[in-house]
Amino acid sequence: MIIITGQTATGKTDLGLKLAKEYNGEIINADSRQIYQKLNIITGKELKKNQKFFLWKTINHFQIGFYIFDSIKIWLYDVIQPNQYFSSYYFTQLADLVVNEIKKQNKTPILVGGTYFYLKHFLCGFDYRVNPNWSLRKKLEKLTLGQLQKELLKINPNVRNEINSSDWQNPRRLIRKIEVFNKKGGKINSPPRNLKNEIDQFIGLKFSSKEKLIKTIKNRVRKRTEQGAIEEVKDLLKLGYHENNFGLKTIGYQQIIAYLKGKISREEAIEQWVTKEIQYAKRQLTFMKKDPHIKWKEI
RNA sequence: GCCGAGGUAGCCAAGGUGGUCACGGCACGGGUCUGAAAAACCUGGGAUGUCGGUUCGACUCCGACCCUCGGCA
Repeated sequence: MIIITGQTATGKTDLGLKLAKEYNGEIINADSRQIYQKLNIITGKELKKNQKFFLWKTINHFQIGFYIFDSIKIWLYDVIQPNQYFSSYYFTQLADLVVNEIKKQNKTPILVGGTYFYLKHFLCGFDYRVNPNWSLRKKLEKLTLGQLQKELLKINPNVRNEINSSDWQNPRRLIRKIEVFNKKGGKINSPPRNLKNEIDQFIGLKFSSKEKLIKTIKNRVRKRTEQGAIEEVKDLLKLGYHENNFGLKTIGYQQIIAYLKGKISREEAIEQWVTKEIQYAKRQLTFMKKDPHIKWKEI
């Protein structure tokens, strides 16, 4: 198994295609945004343009299949609708299915994507198994930070020992903790999981300098704008999708929606889009560099 | 040239009867990370146009100069 991760805009997919040819491989998308249908230009699904989607199987509302580009299969694009929930847990499930299918054919699975959060869970699993409880989340979202902290302490007085000061002030993380400890019967342990030994190559791509990163991202945003990024967003809104949908909580879409609503100018939207991408690339690296298994390549 | 308004960090921007050298936001640096992750958070550093005057003390008052914006010519 090969894994390619790293900063956005470093050419992960290109490297994936190259290695796929070299090792008789098939690519599995590990990008949380490309999982969504209809998010094409802004998430950079250039390769699938005009390509046919081959449906392999449908599980619940997940549509699992692949595109073929340059005779290489790319799996896990377009799995769900932009307004549907997805998570690292589902990713792990789907990736397992596809990895096994690829192995069955004596081919090499190549996971490609910058969502390290997904890869981490895919490789190391979860300690416990608690589904999202949306009605609970909705209720908790109305509470203030202090109320959430109190609520969590009520359920688990020792929680301060297992949560850092950053997460302690993060409503979303607190809600998740409450959700986990609130479950009747407590947490259910998940079976241990460690796929690290199955990795033949774990490659991380990063920019050799900040300047290069900025330049590349600026070019990419300009290109995507020329390819019709704004039209893509207009079409999504026309179809009834909303800025709060899971899939649209994405860099590029948020800024263009603000422009279309008249909150900012077109130029401001593009500028902010670039800035957010640069910040994102930085956060990716901060997260990934803690993983000692990744072998870094500068571009 | 005249009249008016104004010059506070890279950008936007608050303030006060002169007194712990100044609120925020964005950007920038660093970080968090077990089911929303291209998400959601935590944290750090940086400023009073220039020159002079008044005063124990000025970003705040006075003067000159420079610059910006609006109006008149």
